[in-house]
Amino acid sequence: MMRVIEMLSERKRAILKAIVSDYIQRAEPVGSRTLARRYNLGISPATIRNEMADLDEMGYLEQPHTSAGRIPSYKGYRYYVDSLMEAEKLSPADEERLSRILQQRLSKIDAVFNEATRVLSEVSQYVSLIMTPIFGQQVFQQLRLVPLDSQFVVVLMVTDTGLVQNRVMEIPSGISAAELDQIADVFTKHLKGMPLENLNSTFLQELYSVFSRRNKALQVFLADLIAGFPYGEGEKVYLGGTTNILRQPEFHDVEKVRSLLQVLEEKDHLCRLLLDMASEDIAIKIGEENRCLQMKDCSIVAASYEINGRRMGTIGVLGPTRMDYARVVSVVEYMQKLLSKTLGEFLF
Amino acid sequence: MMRVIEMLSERKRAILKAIVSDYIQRAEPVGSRTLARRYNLGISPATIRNEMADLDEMGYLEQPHTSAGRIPSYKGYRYYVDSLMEAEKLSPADEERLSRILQQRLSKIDAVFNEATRVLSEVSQYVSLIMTPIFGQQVFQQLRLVPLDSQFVVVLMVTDTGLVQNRVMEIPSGISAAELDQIADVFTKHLKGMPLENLNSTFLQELYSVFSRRNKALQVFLADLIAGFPYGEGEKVYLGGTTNILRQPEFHDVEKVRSLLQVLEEKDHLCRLLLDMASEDIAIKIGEENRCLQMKDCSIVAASYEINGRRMGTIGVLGPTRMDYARVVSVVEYMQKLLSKTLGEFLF
DNA sequence: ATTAGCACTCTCTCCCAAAGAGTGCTAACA
DNA sequence: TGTTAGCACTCTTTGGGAGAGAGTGCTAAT
Repeated sequence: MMRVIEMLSERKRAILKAIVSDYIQRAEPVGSRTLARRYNLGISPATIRNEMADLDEMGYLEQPHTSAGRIPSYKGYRYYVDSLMEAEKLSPADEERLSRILQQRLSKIDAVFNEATRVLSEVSQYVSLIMTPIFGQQVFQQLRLVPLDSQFVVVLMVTDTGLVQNRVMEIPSGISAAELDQIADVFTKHLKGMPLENLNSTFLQELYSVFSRRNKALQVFLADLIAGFPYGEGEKVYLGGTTNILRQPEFHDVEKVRSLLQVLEEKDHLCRLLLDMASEDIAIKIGEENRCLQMKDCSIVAASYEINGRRMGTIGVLGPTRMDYARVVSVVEYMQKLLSKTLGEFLF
Repeated sequence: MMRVIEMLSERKRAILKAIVSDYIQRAEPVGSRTLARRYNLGISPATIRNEMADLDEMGYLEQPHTSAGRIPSYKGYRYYVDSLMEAEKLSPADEERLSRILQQRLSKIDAVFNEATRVLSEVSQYVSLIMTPIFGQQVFQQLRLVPLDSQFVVVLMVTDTGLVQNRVMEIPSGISAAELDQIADVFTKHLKGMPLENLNSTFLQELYSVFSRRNKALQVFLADLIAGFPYGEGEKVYLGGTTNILRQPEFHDVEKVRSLLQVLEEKDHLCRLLLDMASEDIAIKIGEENRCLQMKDCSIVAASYEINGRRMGTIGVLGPTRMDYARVVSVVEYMQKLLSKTLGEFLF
C-alpha cells in the first residue's frame, strides 16, 4: 500500500501532533485555548484556531459538533502514525513483564501462546491477538504410525518446524505392524518436503495406487487415514484482555461493546484479519481500514513472528482508534522478537 | 447440600410461580394489577397484594423500591427451581441444532469442544462453559518414545480413555534407540494403572533407581523427561457466547459487564467453579451461591459428561439470576448426553 | 501575520413538575 | 373471615427549560 504524505508546515505538524497526543491521552475533544495552555507552542489560541480550521478543512481533524474542540479524523491518525509519532522506549519494568514468557520454560507450545497473550494484553492495556503458526506453510517431514495395542494406532505427523500432530485411529483387523510401517514409509517418502497446504485430499488419493488393490482392510484404513489427514488444520487465534476495551471511554455504550465482542468471537474472521496484516514488518490498520464495520472505531497494530527465519504467525494489539500507537508499537515489536526467540528454542 | 423446602399454600405457590415466570420473561418488577391481568389466578389485585406482602416478608420476594412491583429474591428463585419449575421440552429445531456437533464427525477432540461450546451458547442464548476431561482422573496406560531422527524423540503418553499427549525432546548423544525403548518400557510397566494425579515428580524420582547410575547421558535425559512429564496438565475451559450476556438488560451497565468478563477470563477460576458443581447430576447455583462477588447476579446450570461411565468433565450455562432455568436445564441435559455419546465414540 | 475581543452555538447539568405504576391501609362486602 | 374496591401516598421516570461552560468564527486592532 502506497501512501503519499502531504506536506504540512512545521507549525501545522506541531499543532496536529499536539492535538493527537492530547486526545490519545485524555479522550476529550481539544480546543484552542486548552492546547495553548498545555503545550508550549508559542502562539496564541486565536492563531491555533486558524490553523485548526485549516487542518479541519484538509481533513485531518473533525468536530463532534460546532462548538466542541477538535478530534483527529482517520486521516489525522494516519498522518500521526506515519510521520509525527516518536518511537517510545519501553520501561524496564514492562520489558521484564513481557520477558516472563521466555523465562518460565513452559512445556507445551499451547502454554507459551496462552501466556504470551495474557502478558501482551496486560502490558499493552488493550486487547491482544496471537495467531498460531500458519499450518499450511509448514512442510511435511514424516508420518509415523505407532501401534498402541492390537486395536489402535497413533498417527503422528511431524513438520519441519518440529510441530507434532497426533490422532488415534482404529486398526482394521488384518493389518500387521509391518504393514503399518510400510504405509508410514510410503507417506513419508512421497510427501516429504511438501508444504502442508498442498496436501489436499485429491492429491493424497494418488497414494492409493501405490498399495495393493487386493487388500480390502488396507484400503479401508487408507481411506480413513486420508480422510482424517491433518491438512487444513485451521490456524488458532488466542485472544486476551478483552475486558481492557471496556475501560476505554469510547466503549461505554453496551451496544457498541457487544457488536465488537461479537466480531472478536469469530475466530475465522480474526484469522483473516491477521493474515492480511502479515505481509508488512509492522502493520497498523486504523479505523475504517479494517473492512469490518463493527471495527471502524478500532485500530490494530500487528507484526509477524518468525521461526527459523520464516514468518509463521502474527501477533497484534487491538484498541480504539485513539490508542497509544507509540507505546503499542514498542510493545508489539518487543513481543515479536521475544516470541520468535522463544519458539525458535522451543521447536527444533 | 440439604435444602428444606418450606410449605407454602397452593395459592402462594401459584402467585410466586407467576411472578418468577413473568420476571424471567420480561425483566421488569411485576405488580399486583399486571399479575392479575396476565395470569388467570381468579383473585383480585388486592388479594394478590396481600399474598405478595406475605411472600415479601417470608423472603421470597423483594422490592427494588417502595412503589415498584416485586422481583424474586435469591430465595424465591431457589424455591422456583426446586419446586415450581416445570420441565420444558426442547423444540425439535433446538435438538437438531445441538445434535450437529455429533454429526459433523470432527477429527480433533479440540474441534468437538469448540463446536459444542458454540452450539451450547447459541441455543441457550447465554454463556456456555465446557471443561475438558479432568486430566488427573485419567489413568496412565503407556509411554512411548518415538525417535524422529538421531536428534529428537517424541514422547507419547497414552491414557485409558485414549487421550494422547505428545511432546518433543532432544536426545542426548549416546543414547541408543534400544535404550529409549527400554526407558519407555520401564515407565509403562511401573506407571500403568496409576491415576495421573498421583504422578507427581517425587514419585517419578523413584524411577531413577531402576536405571544405571553410571550412564551420565541417560541421567540427564531422564531428569528432563521427568521434569517435563505431563502430569498436572491443567484442565482447559472453553468459553462461548459471552456477548449473549450483553443482551440482558441487567448488564446494560458497562462496569458490571467488565467485572463479570474479567472473572470469565480467569480460566483457573472457572475451572474451580465447574469442578465444584461436578458432584451432582445437574447442579444449579443461583446468585450468591457462587462465592464470587462479581457473579452474585449470575446463575449457573451445570452437568457432568461421562466417558465410558466415568465422569470426566463438566458443561455449564451461565446467565443472569433471571435466566430461563427450565429451558436451560433442558438444554444442558441434552448437551450432556450428546457430549457423553460423542466423546465415547471418539475415544476408545 | 498574529492576536484580542465578542457574539454565537452547542452540550451538559441541574431542577422541577407531571405522569405513571404500584403499594398499604381502611372500610365495605359475601 | 377471607376478599375486594377505593384512596392516599410514595417513588421513579420523563420532559422541558434555565444557566453554566467550553469552544468557535469573525472582525478589527496591533
